Amino acid sequence: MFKNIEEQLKIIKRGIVDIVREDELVDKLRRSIKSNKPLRIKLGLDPTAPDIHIGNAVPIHKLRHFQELGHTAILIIGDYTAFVGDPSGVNKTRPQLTHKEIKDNTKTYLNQLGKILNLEKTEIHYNSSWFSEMKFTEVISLVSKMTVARMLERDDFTKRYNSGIPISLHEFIYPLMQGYDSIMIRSDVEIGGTDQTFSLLVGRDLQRDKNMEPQVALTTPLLEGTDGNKKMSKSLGNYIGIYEEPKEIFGKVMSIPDNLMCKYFELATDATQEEIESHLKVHPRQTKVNLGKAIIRRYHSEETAERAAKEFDRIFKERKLPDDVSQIQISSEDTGENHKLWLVKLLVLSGFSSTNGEARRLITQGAVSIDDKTLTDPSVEVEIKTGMVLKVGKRRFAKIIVNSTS
RNA sequence: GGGGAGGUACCCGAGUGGCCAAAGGGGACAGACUGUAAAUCUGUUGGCAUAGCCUUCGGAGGUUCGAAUCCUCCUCUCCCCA
Repeated sequence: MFKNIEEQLKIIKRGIVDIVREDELVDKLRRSIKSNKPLRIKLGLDPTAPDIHIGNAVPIHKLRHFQELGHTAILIIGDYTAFVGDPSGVNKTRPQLTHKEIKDNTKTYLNQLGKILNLEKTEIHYNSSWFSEMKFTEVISLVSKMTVARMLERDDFTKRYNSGIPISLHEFIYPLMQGYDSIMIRSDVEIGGTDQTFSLLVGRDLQRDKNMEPQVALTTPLLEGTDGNKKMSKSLGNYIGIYEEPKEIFGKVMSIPDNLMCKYFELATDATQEEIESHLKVHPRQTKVNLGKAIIRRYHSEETAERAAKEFDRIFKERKLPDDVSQIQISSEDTGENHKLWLVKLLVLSGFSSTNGEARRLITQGAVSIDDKTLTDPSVEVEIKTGMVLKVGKRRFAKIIVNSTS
């Protein structure tokens, strides 16, 4: 039923950073094969942002690999830990979320997770189901398992502490909560990004303390965002969401620095090592095009990937209009009798600019054109006609529709 | 509990009575160029129908012709001592 150990290890070890400890994993796999019992593989996700992006999808894909190997994928939705806010890798306290935000995020998460995992075969737990029942004495007993010195050993805390950035007490509790999850679901393996290493190891300690066999900690690399140097994250705005429009994904991929292409291939596509190597041999622009397509293919279809690539060429190489220009309604009330509108006002009304000043700036900078004619005079009034195409910058287009009000 | 240092625009950070709508960097946006929403270079980056006016420097008051800068109180953070 299960593949042999070598084959399983080959798949498990692709694209990961570290296994603590590999001998324990081998042992667990051996026993699993012998007793024909799947391993319990844990991945915790805090619904802190409404979207899954290709960076935090890396460990999810790893979980999928285990699922494909016949093991039990276990998702912990950290609806309770999201309250606490994971301090890992951040340099300031995360804002605490409200119940509603967490609930909404959870919903979109599950939707999006279905793109990667087979949810029917996935065990899903909400950690609120145990934490909300917990007594204060139990909290104390959990907290007593950790020392301040060990917490402060962590690089992210040390940095924050040394540079005088506040660390709130509740942030210390986070790794313990994550570890407690491992006890509750009796995980054999836990997957996480390298920034999770500490928490994963705490899980081992806590399980051992409960006389359970400690979980194996499996860490995946962190993917840099589109800016090329910071970890991909929603809050930095350097992410590529798996649920984004294909053309949006494509554009964002095209904007990553060249030297990141290899890593993206490895972590964000299904390409094999040989395929990656051959991709890297062609012209860098073509490599990036292939990368963009490969990423889209993973979440959408082959066809949409092709279309997104073509569309990109049309807009940015040939400087033509995209095939579906979004429409913007302008009420005839705004245009008045003569059907004319101050250009600045038009930009604000159509949402391309939030203030008149910004609109004025865009116009003087030569960013604004109507039906391919660039307009640089901010005081100009333009006649508004249905069907005319307003372009702002290189990538923002809108077709104007005049709404007559009676 | 005692003492000290701080809170500046989207972020970091200079500024310690007028020359401050506030240096510098990052980010963002725009233009040129190109292999792309890469890289590089240049410009813009509080609001306002725009030589001018209005609102910003944790909050509330006060001193002054004039305050981000001085004073008082409040509030939050950091450091040292206990």
